[in-house]
Amino acid sequence: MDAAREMFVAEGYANVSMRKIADKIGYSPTTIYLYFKDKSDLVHQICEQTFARLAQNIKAIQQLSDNPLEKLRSGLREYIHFGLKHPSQYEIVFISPLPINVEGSFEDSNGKIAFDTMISVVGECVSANLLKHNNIELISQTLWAGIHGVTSLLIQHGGFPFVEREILIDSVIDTLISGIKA
Amino acid sequence: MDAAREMFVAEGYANVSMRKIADKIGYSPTTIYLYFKDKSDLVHQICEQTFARLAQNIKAIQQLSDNPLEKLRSGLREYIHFGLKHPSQYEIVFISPLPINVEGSFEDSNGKIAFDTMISVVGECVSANLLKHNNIELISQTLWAGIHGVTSLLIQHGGFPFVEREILIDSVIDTLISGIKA
DNA sequence: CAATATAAATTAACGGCGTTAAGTTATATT
DNA sequence: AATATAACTTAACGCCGTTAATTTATATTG
Repeated sequence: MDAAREMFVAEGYANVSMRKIADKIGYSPTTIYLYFKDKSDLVHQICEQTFARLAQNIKAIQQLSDNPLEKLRSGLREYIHFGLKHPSQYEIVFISPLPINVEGSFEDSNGKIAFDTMISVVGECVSANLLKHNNIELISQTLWAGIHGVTSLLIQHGGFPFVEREILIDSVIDTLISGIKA
Repeated sequence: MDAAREMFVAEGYANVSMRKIADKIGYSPTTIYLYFKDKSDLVHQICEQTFARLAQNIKAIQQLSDNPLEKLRSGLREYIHFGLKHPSQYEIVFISPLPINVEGSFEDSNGKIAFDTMISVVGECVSANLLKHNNIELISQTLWAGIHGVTSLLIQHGGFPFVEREILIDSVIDTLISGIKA
């Protein structure tokens, strides 16, 4: 998994074959199939490792504040930055066409848990009457769309003449929060 | 191109091979290479066709109103709905990892033109002093992130228990516009 | 220690893929 | 009818994910 993760990060999912991974670890390709059902399974397990950390990170960072809106903001920031720091895994879990994500794909994954963690604080904001309305699911998914958008755009379209990264990220977060605030 | 487009739409980019396309049109696989440099070129040209229409659609729809904010809103809506109506092409142009998008990938493509068309109206909003600030590029890219987020999420994660489609789309657009308004 | 059971890894192969080089068939031009 | 050009195909290369059958290494016994 370490070797595979390194290669995915360095060369992107599509350019890493089972044969190359086997080569790198000094085993024959078929050996990998003794430990992972198939390529999708291997990738899936790597991502689970990674996104378990995302959930932790978000939880930790949110506890640094007690203003619900500030918690929300820092959670959104962490999500985006985590995605940009682990572009291969983010791509696999959130961007790539489903063939990669096997059945039960996203539901009951650590990706989902990370998402749930991040948006749990939306409930707090609603309780504190800080938002325009109180449809927690709708607000959460709206926020998710926004932060997923900027994350995937920055990962996938590095060539695009984007405004400075951090400024764009802040702008998205500011716009979203200002858009849902009461 | 017609056959290939149909197959991409029906089975997704990854599951369509040059051999299958050749089969469908009753030619040998190599014949395709007489008309297209490679698979990426074929796909690229199909997408150019499609996104030329998106630019037209946005322009047409925006002309139905003369309130700049309403123009903006209808352009955003059209972008999202177009993406959902042509998920394969949207995926190829905006979602898929770069290997598919050859060099010069997104810049100087009809995808870029569609984007430019959609956000040209941001300038009008700024001129009319309708927005919080006047950094046109920043606002445009922020909006793009938002609408790309919801579009790609809905395309890629059909299984996710999303709130009703149109409601989520409206929520994203409302949040974005309300977030940038003065 | 030798015999055997089990675990770990490999070899060989299948069918698929994108793509290229060389050759063939069909159509147009003289 | 002869030739030039366009359209298309055959055969192959080197990849890919994956499986079945087999071998090698390690542990467990008597």
